[in-house]
Amino acid sequence: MNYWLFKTEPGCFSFDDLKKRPKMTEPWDGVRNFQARNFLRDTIQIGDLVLFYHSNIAEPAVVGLAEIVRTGYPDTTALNPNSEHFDPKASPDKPIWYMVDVRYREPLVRVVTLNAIKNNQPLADMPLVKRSRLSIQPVAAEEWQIIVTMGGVTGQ
DNA sequence: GCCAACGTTGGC
DNA sequence: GCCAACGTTGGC
Repeated sequence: MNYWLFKTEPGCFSFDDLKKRPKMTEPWDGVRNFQARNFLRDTIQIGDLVLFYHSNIAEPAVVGLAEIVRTGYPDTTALNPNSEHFDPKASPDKPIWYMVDVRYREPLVRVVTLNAIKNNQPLADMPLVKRSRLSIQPVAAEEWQIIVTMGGVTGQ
């Protein structure tokens, strides 16, 4: 079982939006970065747990927990000319881009801000701190434990 | 809204 | 296959 951090701009898709889904499951689409794609296509497994992170706002933060309910499959938005994520190089034979399905789990009691993460020495090596642009990142088990504890939940 | 970091593209 | 130009992300 692995842990991940997924970034999203809340103006585009927020943790509350995930909560509102009827079946509480949602395709995580639109990722257009090869390193993140490789995680989606090859590594992420059903049951893996996700830190849901809000970026590009005044106070970026981890706000809740989600879980993986379907492993990587072709991202249909890349094949749809009407989608803002359309990629003319993608085809059903060579989809290029992949997505996974996620399900809402629980909100943090207290959000864990990027600032708080930066100020916590054991978290200093997280890609979030070192390579902030990667939108799908692995999280070490120790890092997961520290962050959910800071957030006031068990993460179980 | 600015700009640094960095990933991608394309000419050579 | 190098690398300059360009586009995007995301913190501030």
